[in-house]
Amino acid sequence: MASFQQRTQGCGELRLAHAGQTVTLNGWVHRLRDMGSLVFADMRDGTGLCQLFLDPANHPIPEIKTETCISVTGQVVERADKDKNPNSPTGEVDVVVETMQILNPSKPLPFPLNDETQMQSVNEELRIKHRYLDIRRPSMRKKLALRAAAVRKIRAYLDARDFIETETPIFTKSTPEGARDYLVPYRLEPGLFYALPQSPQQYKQLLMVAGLERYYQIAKCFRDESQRSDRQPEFTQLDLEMSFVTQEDILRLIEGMTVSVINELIDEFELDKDHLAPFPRLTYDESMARYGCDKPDLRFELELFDLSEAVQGTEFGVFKGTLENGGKVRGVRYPGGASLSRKEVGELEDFAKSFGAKGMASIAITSEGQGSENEFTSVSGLVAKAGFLKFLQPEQIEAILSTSGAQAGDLLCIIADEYMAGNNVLYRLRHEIGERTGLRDPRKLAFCFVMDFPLVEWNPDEKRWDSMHHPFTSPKAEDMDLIETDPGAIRADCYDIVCNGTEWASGSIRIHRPDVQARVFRLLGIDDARQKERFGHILEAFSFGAPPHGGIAPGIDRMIMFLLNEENIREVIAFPKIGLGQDPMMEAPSEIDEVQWKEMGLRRN
RNA sequence: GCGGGUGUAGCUCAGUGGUUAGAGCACCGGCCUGUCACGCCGGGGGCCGCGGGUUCAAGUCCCGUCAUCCGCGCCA
Repeated sequence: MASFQQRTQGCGELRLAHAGQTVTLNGWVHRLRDMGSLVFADMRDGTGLCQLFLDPANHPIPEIKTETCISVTGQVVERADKDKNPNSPTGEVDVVVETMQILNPSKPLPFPLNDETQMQSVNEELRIKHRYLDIRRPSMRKKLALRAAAVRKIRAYLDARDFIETETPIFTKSTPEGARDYLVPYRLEPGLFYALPQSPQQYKQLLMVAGLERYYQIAKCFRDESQRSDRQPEFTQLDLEMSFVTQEDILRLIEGMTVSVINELIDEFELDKDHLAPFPRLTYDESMARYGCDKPDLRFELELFDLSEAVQGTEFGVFKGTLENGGKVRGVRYPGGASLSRKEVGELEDFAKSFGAKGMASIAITSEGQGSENEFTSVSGLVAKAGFLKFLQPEQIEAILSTSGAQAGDLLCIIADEYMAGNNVLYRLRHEIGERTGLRDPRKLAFCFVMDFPLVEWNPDEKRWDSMHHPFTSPKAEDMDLIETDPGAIRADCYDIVCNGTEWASGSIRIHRPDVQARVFRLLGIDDARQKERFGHILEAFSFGAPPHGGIAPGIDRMIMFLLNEENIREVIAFPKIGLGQDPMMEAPSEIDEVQWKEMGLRRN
C-alpha cells in the first residue's frame, strides 16, 4: 500500500465537467497567494497546473512553500464567473482542499523556477547544477517530451520498414584517425585502453557483413574535442546502415523519414514551423560556388557571384594580383547595406578579416547619384559608388552590376582571395547578412542534400591525403581509376543533409571490397602493417563476401534544436556537460580513490 | 592553444576613484476572505570571483589568475 493517497486526476486535466467530483492530486506547490486566512495555491504535476483553494473552514492552512511535494484531496468546484481565469486551461474551477498530505517539504530554491521570464537569464551553470529542479519547469519538460516523441516516431518509421535496431558496444577500440578518443583504462593489463566510440561506424558495417541488411540504432557517440554551442562531448545520432542499396535508396529513405517525422512533430506539438517539402540537392562543387560552403543556409537566396571574368585585365592591384595567382574575385549582395556608414562598413570588413580575409572591397548601389567623383552611373540607371571604381573600365563596372544582380540599396561585398579561403569568408558574410536582414526566418526549416564530396583533401601540414568523410567511403565507380593518378579529383559516394546552415547528417556508400579498401588505405598513406593493426578485423570481414552497403547518421540533438529554435544544444539534453566537458551536478570528472589508481595500474603524471 | 563578453545579496541586475554598496524578485515576521506576477508594512542578508599593485582613498584604475558564455583553431 502506498504511503500516500494516489492521484485520481492530473492537475492540468481538470475542467468544468469535473465540477462536483472529489479528486486526489499528487504534485508540487507551484506558487502561493496568501490572502490571510484564505490561501490560493497553484499546484503542478506533469499534466499542468490547477488552483487549490485553502479555506480554514474546511482544513487548517498547512505549512507549505513553493515546491513542497503534496497530495491533496478535495472537491472540484466551478468558480464564480468573475473569478474565472481565461488564461489557464483549468481556470474555470478550483479544487477546494479537504485534506492535504505533505509528502516532502522543499528548501528555498536556487532560482525562481515558477517564473519563466526570470528563468531566461538565470546563470546556466546553476541551472545545470540543479537540473532536477530546472526540468520541473513545464518548458523544459516539453523539450524532453518532444525529443522522446521524435525518437519514438523515428523508431516506428524504421521498424515498419524491416530495420533491426541493434546495440553496439560502448567499450571499443581506439581509432586515432578523426576526433580525439575518450579512453578507458583496461584493469587487467595496464597500458591497454578501450576507447568510447566516436560513432558505431565499423560495427554497423560489420552488421552488414553479418547479413542484417537493415540496421539502425539511437546511438551515443563520444568525441573529445572543444565544445561549441551545438556540440557536446557525448551526443546522440540516429545511426543507420543498409545493404544492397544505392546512394539514391538511402537518400529517399532518410528524406522520407525526416519529412514524415518532422511534419508530424510540427502538428503534434503545434510548433511555429512550416511543413517540410522535398529536399533540394546540390553537389559539393555547386554548393561551394553558390554559397561558399558545404552547409548552406537555404532559407534565403543571396547567392555568391563571381566577378573574376568581369574584372579580367583590371589594373586594380588587389584584384589583379589575386587573379594572377589563380584566385577569384567574388562577392555577396547585402540588401539595404548601401545605407551603412563608413564605420559600419569598416566593422563588416573587420568581421570578414576575423575569418581570414585580407580585406573587403565594397560598392554601394543607389538609384540616384550625389555627384561624387567616386560614382558611376550605369546604363540601367543604377549608381555604383566606391573609391576603387576609378581603376575599372566602364564595361567592367557594368559587368559587375549585371553579374552580381545588384539592386538599388545593396552593398556589394567583394572578397579577392584564393578560392577556398574566399569561400570561408564569403559564406560567413552571407550568413551574417542573412541574420542582419532577417532573412534567416525562424519559421523555416530549409533542408537540403549536399552530395558528391571529394574523397580526399590534401593536408599541407602532414603532406598527405586525408579522408574528407572517413576511410571507408567509396569512390564513385567512374572515378576509381583516379586513385593512383589524380586523388584530388575523385568524387565520393558521400552525402550530407544540411538544415539552415548546419550539418545535420552525414553518410556514404562504403567500400565493400578488400582490394578497393587497400588502394584507398594506400592513398591515405596507411601502410600494410598499420592497416592490419588498425583495421585487420574489418578487412578480414570484407573478404567473406561482404555485401555492397551504405548508410547515414543524422544528429538527434540538433534535430530537436531545429524544431525548437534552440541555439544551445544543452537546452535539449536532460543532463548536459558544460564548458570543458564537466558535469556540475555530479561533479564529474572527479578524483578517484587511491585503491582505484593502484588497481588500474595508473600513476599520477 | 587564441580572441571577445561576463563575474556585486539566494536569483536578475544598478553602482562618476570619495558617506555605512543599492533595487526588483526570493527569504523571514506582521496585516489582508476571491487571488491568479495578489497587495500593504517591517526585517535579515555582501570575501563586490581570487591574488597582487597604484592611490590619502579601489566594487570602480593597472597587472596577474580562476570560472563561465560565445567564437577561431580543432571536430575521419
